[in-house]
Amino acid sequence: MKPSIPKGTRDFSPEQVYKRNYLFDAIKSVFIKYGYQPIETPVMENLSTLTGKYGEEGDRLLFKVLNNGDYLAEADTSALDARDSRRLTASISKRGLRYDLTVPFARFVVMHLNEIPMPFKRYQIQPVWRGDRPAKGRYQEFFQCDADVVGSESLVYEAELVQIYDEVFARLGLPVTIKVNNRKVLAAIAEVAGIPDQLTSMTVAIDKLDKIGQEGVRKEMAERGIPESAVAKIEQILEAKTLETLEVLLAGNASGEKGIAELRTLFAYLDPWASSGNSLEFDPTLARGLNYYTGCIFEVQGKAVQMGSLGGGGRYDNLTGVFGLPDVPGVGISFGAERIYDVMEEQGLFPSEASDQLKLLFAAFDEQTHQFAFRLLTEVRKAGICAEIYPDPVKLKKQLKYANDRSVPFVALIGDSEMQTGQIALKDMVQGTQESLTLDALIEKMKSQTR
RNA sequence: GUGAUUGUAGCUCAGUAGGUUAGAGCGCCAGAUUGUGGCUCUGGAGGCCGCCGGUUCGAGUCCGGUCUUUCACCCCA
Repeated sequence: MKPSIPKGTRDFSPEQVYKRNYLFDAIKSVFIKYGYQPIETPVMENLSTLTGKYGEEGDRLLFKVLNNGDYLAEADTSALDARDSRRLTASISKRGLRYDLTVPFARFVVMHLNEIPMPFKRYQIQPVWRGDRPAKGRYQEFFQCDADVVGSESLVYEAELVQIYDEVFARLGLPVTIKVNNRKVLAAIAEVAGIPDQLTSMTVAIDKLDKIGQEGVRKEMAERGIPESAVAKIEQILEAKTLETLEVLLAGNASGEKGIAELRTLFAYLDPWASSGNSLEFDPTLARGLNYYTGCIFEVQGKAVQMGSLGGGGRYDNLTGVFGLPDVPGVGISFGAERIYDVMEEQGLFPSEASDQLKLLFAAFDEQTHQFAFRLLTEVRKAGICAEIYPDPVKLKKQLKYANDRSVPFVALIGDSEMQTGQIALKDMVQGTQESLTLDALIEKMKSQTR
């Protein structure tokens, strides 16, 4: 049989894993620095935890896990006869793969309410699964990197989450623009335009501005049944470039005033904005599709890239309500790690540390020197140096070729004269030069090599 | 889920209007070079032409299905 892997999944080579770890570690260390604690949740959740949380589209994209054992014995036969897949699913599948990290987090908070401090700051870096059609940069299995705070309405968290974005992307050497808006402002716009019930349609349309342009948004809103007069009003308001302008346009609207006040507070926390290369921007056209956001919303856009958003997030009032715990507010952000990886790869932003750390390979000429070399290797490893020995004392050409393939920067050549004198022949694989030195000197030299 | 698109050696790709034994470059292996990798030269291995079926005397080539890839929509990270 010919081996294959499921659609939308990937194997990762050592080179890729080094780079992915570099990226995850950068994100993780900033999360930790800001006081966020790690949690992990199962790849499988009960289907009842997942269904209905992501809308109709989301339910369709959920991976369901078939029950163990004789699952047909429990099957809803009337649904089976009627070929009603949706109804049948409930009787043959009780578990599903997690679709994101936010819903499992909400479940976690409710289940462990008495064990966790409040406010609870958590980060989580784990894979999630979606049965979406794969495309470039979009997979059925991918990692999410989330940080959320629950149990506080303080805007200080919005401020620090923005700083986390800033610090991570600065560390990665990838200049970005962090866009900020507020869902209450969008709600106010819908109210002022006279279409409070069509807030979702409006935001979904506005969200596509980057992609389809102003004319496209106008058309989309019309198609979604928003009257022409309202569309005109919305466009006029979205022209606002500053909070001051917006304030005038939304004057007298309670929701608008609240939203603008929140944005003011956020920007006050972040003043002065002292970033090395990243921008912070108020953008009234930032909408974010997800419906559960209720306050500030964020989105990160690469400056030099035509790749959509590299991260997003926002505040939600009622994350845990569906699990029976009302009025727990939260705010969180997510890094689009797979996309960030692609951008960094394209721009060659991964440093050389994000690679194989093997520094030294021992190559011996015969059985006797091979054993001697192994003892030297043991000493070198004791000193904390990443090293290995070629498994057999075969011809040197073969051993050096292996060193080359592994990109080992140094090879220690161990023959009779080395064994007798204790002077080790050390070959620099980059320069092609060779020198003779004692074990201690060799260890010192290896320690000083950063690669 | 809708409409397209891709699949030939490990990789990137040729393959002419259906016609013997399917090619190239790179990579790989061996030797030139018994204690020296990369460069060079010489030789070699490696393909159910994605899979299943159909048309045909004959299919890598045409048709249908299926899986996969990529793209646009939908949605989203």
